[in-house]
Amino acid sequence: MNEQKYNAIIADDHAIVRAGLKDALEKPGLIEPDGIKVVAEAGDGLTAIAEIRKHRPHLLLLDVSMPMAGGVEVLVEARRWSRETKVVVLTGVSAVGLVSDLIEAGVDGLFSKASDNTEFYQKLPGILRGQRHISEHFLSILEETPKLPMLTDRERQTLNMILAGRSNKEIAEGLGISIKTVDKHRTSLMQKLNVRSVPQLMARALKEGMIDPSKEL
Amino acid sequence: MNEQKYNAIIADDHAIVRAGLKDALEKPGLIEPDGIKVVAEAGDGLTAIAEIRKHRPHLLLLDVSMPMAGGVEVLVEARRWSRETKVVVLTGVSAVGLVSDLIEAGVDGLFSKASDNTEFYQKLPGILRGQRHISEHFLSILEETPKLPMLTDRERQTLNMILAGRSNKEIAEGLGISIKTVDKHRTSLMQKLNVRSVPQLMARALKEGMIDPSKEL
DNA sequence: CGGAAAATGGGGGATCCACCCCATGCCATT
DNA sequence: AATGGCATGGGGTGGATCCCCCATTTTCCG
Repeated sequence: MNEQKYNAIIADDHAIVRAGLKDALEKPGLIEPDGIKVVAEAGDGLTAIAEIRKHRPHLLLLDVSMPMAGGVEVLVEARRWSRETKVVVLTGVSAVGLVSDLIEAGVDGLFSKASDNTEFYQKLPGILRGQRHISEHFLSILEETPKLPMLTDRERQTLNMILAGRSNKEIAEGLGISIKTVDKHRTSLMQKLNVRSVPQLMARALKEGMIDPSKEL
Repeated sequence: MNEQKYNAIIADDHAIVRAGLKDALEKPGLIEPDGIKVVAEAGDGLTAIAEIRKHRPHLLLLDVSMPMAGGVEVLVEARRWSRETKVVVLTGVSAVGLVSDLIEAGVDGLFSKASDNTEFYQKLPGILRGQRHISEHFLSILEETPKLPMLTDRERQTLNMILAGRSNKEIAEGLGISIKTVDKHRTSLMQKLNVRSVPQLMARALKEGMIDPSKEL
C-alpha cells in the first residue's frame, strides 16, 4: 500500500502544469522519500476551495491566475477551512502588489514559475515541516520598489499622460506649463524608475501595474 | 539502447511547464512507442530561435507568451531556419488575432494549455507525420472575425520588441539586421496603426489589447 | 514566368528626447 | 531664519527618432 506521509492538492488552470507538478510531487525521492500523494486537482479557484474543505491536505500548490477566484482569495479561504494546510504559491507574474498581498496573507512558500524548479524541490520538504520560504526573486522585488510612493504629484500626472501616448509638447499644453518643466518631471521620473527612455518607462509602468486611467487634468 | 525516432525542443518561459512537457514527451508509450528525445529547452524566444538553428529538430513545442520574442515570431524564425520542423503551439490565451496569426503562419498544431492533455497526446503522433491539428476551441473562436490592421511578420516582431521597451539599436542587434531596416519597419507600423510616435504606438497597442502587461522580467 | 509585396539597407534633414548646467519662487519642517 | 524639497523655467549638446528619398534581393502568388 501507499505509505505516503503527506498529501496535496494542485490548483492551476493549465492541465499541463498540473500534470507536471503531480508527477514531481508523487515521484519518490525527488521531494519526499515516499512521494507526496495528490488527492485532488482544481482548474479554477472555486473548485480549489471546495477540494480543500473536503480533503484538508497537508499541502496546497496554488497558481495565482485562475478563473473564478485568484490566488489571494483561495489562500484566505484555505486558511479559514484548513488551518494546517501549508499553502505554496507558484506565480508567473511578479507584480509588487500581488506579491506583498500574498506575503501579508501568510503564504508558506512563494516561487516563480520562470525560475529553476530545483529551488522549489529543495525547499518544499522544509515548508511541509513548518518552515517558510519566499524566493529571493520576490524579496528583491519588494526591496527595490519603495520607488512608487516617492513620485510627486506632478510626476504622477506627467506619467499618466505619458502612458496615454502624449508627447512633451502635448503634456506641456495640457498642464499649462512649459516644455522644459515637463522635461524635468520626465527626467526625474526616469531616474526614479531607473529607465533611460520613454518606451522603457512605459514598459516598466505597465509591468508594475501602475496604470491609473481615472486621472483627470 | 534508446532508438528514439524523433527529437524535440521545448520553449516555454516556465520551468515547470518545460519539465512536465519533457516528461510527457520522453515517456515511452505515451506519445511515441520509444518516446521523443528533448534535445534542448528555451526559456525565451531568442534562445528558442538559436536552439532551433542549432538542432533543427523534428518538433518544436512552443509557448506563445515568452520574453524577448513571442510565439508567432519564433514560429516564423523556426520556419526560416528549419523548414522541416513541426511547430506545435501551446497557449494559455485565446486572443483572436494571435490565433489567426499562428494559423496563417502555418502552425502544425495548436492546443490550449487549459484543456485536457489527452487531445494533445493523441494528436501529436499524427502531427509528427505531417498532419495538422487545430483544437476545436480555437476554430470556434475564429468564427467571430476580428479586423486588426494587417501586419507583416517583421513588423509584428518589431512591434513586440518595441512594446518591451527596446530601442531601434537594441532591436536591430536582437534581430541581426540594420538599424535602418528596423526604422523602416517601425515607420510602416506607425503608418498602419495611424500613430506618429513610439509612445502613441504603445498606448494604442495597450488599448487594442495586443500586449500582455502581466509578464515576468 | 512575371509582378507584387516584403525585407533589406542607405542618405539626409527636421524634430524630439535625454541629460547636463543654471536660476527663481513657494512651501514646509527645523 | 534656514535648509531642503517641489515646481517652475531657460540654455545647450549629443543622440535618437521620424519621415522623406532611394536601391537591391528575396519571397510569394497568379
